Amino acid sequence: MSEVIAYKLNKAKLEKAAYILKTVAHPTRLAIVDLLSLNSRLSVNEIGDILEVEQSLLSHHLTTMKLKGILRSEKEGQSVYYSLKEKDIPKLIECIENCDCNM
Amino acid sequence: MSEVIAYKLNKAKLEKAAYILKTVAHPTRLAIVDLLSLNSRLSVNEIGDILEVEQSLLSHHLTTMKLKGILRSEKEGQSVYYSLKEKDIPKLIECIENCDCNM
DNA sequence: TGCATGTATGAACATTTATTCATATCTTTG
DNA sequence: CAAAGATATGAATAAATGTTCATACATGCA
Repeated sequence: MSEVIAYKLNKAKLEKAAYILKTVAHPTRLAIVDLLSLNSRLSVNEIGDILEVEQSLLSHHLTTMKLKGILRSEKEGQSVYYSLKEKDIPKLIECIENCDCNM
Repeated sequence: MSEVIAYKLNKAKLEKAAYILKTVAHPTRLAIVDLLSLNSRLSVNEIGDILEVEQSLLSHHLTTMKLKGILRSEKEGQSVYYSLKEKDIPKLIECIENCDCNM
């Protein structure tokens, strides 16, 4: 009567995955990932110009992403350049592009 | 002086991607995806027993995921069976598993 | 040194999302 | 038809996230 039910991930792994996904699950932050997957590094200013996001808000997003291990940054003169630290993240976008959701 | 900066995704695509990611970026909901990627369908009860999530909360999660196009459901007797509608979603988990974030 | 530019920070506020609780609905069975 | 089991719903509340605003800090240059 009772069947065996398979499951793969443990709680810790699920929490880690959710943590990363949450960080990236935002249009602006996804755009940043997208941008940095095509341009190896960009300054805050450059990103802000392209995405048209207000300076402070952008800085908050970048700080969050860096804090969570998705980006790295290097200061150079008065600019700060950000780049992708976690190379697998752009794959997420790819994984999703052909999903057929109900928006 | 000025360089060309490449970007790939438009606003609509980014929003769609963020929308899907947000839906999945939760430990319980990821667990549901995981479970349903290994078991073609499961009843609410079965899922609840395995994940130890309270009935009503689980139902809310399932409803949300169905609404957003990630799951489908079919009623059979007194049970409701859920299964993955969007086959690409499990890949997300896979994409993320070897990410090295700062938790 | 003083001003302009680029970036970060922190607190306040706004919005969204998650959880709980009580209750409703549907189905099966005695 | 009444009771039990499975699931859904909706409102209330709680918690997490996003955004804004004012201001601070650092660097480079006149």
